[in-house]
Amino acid sequence: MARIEDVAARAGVSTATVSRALRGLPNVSAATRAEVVRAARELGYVASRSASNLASGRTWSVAVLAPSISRWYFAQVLGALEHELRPQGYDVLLHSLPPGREEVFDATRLVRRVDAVVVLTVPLTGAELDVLRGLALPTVFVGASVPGATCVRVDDVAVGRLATEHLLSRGHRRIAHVGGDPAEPLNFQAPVDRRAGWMSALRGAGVAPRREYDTNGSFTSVGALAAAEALITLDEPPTAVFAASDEMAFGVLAAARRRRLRVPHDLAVVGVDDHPLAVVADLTTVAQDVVRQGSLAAQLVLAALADGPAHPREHVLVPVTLVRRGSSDGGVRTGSH
Amino acid sequence: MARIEDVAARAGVSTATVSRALRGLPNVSAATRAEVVRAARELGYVASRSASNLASGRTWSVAVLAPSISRWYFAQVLGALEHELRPQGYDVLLHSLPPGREEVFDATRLVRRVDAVVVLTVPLTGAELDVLRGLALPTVFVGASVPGATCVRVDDVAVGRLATEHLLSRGHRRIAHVGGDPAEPLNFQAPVDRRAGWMSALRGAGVAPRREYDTNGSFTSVGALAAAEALITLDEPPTAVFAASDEMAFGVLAAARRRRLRVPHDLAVVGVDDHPLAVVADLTTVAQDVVRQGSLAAQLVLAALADGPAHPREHVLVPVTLVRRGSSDGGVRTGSH
DNA sequence: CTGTTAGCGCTTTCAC
DNA sequence: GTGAAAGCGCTAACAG
Repeated sequence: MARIEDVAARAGVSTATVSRALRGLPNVSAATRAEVVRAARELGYVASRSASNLASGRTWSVAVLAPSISRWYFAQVLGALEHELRPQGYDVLLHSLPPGREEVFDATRLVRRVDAVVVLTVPLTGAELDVLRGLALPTVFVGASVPGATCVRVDDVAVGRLATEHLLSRGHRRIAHVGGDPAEPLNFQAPVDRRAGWMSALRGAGVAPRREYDTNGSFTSVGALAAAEALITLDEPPTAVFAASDEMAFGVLAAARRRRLRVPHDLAVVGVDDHPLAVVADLTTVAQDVVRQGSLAAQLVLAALADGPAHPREHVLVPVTLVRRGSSDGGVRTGSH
Repeated sequence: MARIEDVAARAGVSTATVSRALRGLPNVSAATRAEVVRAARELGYVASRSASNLASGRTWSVAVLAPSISRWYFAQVLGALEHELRPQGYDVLLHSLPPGREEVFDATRLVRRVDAVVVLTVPLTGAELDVLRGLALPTVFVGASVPGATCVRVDDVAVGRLATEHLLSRGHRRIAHVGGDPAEPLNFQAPVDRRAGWMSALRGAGVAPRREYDTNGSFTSVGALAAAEALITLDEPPTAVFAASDEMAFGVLAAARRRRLRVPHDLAVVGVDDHPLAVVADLTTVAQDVVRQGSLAAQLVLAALADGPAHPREHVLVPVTLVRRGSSDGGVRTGSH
């Protein structure tokens, strides 16, 4: 493997010049740079990451913490982050925290290992967060609101409200909620907020949220299917369901199908995300631009990296939009209005 | 940030001993080791990755190349890989190749950067593969068959055959296929093989595969929906569809729903994967144990890393199983047999 | 604009 | 069982 010294020898310059030339730093004449680039190419030279890390203190990598990447949302954000960071020369280090993990996440593992951290819907305890803060690495949270930190997220209360108000506007009054597990790890705010939005919209319309309409789908389609079956068999079943994710909404649709309920006539359904299958399932949903959130987070990371420690914290709210489809609106194919 | 020297000073030993003690190497007395560990903990010492990389040549990281992680399959394998590799001390470097990428993937970027590479369903050109081979890094391919390399995959011809034979056994003769884009990048073998399995099963049953039944769903639900709508409106529409992925099967189910076809009575559907939504959609599918493939790949990587360059190549075929559900079999809720 | 020279913080022979 | 010392391959002052 060629070393910088070999390139220097071949180009007839010093290693310092090679380093400058190859990294595009100023103070290198065009001719010299061309010569160095040629020599490097001829030798197939690639700088050793560890050596330059060690010498410069920059690792050119960013850690992404996520609770399981198997859910569509996380995979999507992760992809967007990577597509934004890699062209800028950063590697993405995946760090998924097993759900229901026993061990404490030890942020010190990241020290001198990455230049920045992106945390997706932080399933971290307060103590873990403190350690992370202690590292003084640029950190961006996606999908969570952490006081004093840079965050990219949607307003989840608004999400719940938007979905529910839409159902109210279609004349529904018996609107159920299928959400996340209330016993989730700390700081997992989205489900709580979406539920709050549901309640707030109902109350705003003078409808009292019923306890038996407030169910837990564990953020999985199977969980939501079970929750929906229970709802459907109530003495007074809901006429509409707000599911806090599209994946759960698919479970609700499946339950309706099994019970031979017509959607949206017998049961209207609204989800959250605009999952790729939502259009195919003709599911009304509150779309959150997931890729945009990932890209924004990446840009904030890059900005913080460029500005140094004095970089101001920001809190970016990405707008959401209601995408009306047949599951709540009637429509050419499924509708009955 | 504490350095090894600080720990050495505090423990009253040399840096060499600290290094040995902390890495669990032999030739350190129990007492010394305990003392070192204590000093390290007290100082919050974590070894600098770059420094130890530089000194030892090991990076303790593994690159995972994947074509977009937004598809369920990739996210799943990636998750499994990480869960297996991290406990062994390896970091996972994500390297997703944008679909339809223009640039050539330059494997030399991995040199001195990672200890091993895992390639998911290799969308690499021959030249790219050659460079990768030239790196002489332990490499494992998942979901692809690369001559002379270590591979973990399912027998995709068998997958197609299994699905199709199941439909034949249910009495179907007009069985369509919704697959991947034939113009996909090189080496993306799975769709080709699944299609071959479909044809082979048909021929084995004395049924001639019809050209108009062989369609392209681009491995997306929307693509499959369109393909299925075209199939349904044929003069002589199929009575069953084999979709080469569950995501595509969902598109087919949606098309059936839109056209008010009853599943499986008017149209039977079989997918591939056993996606979490498959059970909810009551979709018959050829299950491939994706997590298992990821874990196996990780174990092969670890074995190769342990054995050194002399490690033998292996080719592991993970078995698949048909999971019968209502979309092809009738059944309590959706059936009509 | 370019070269010289110290390190960056570890690991690893080789002695002891 | 432990220590001394020589690097690993690069970057970053500082001269010139």
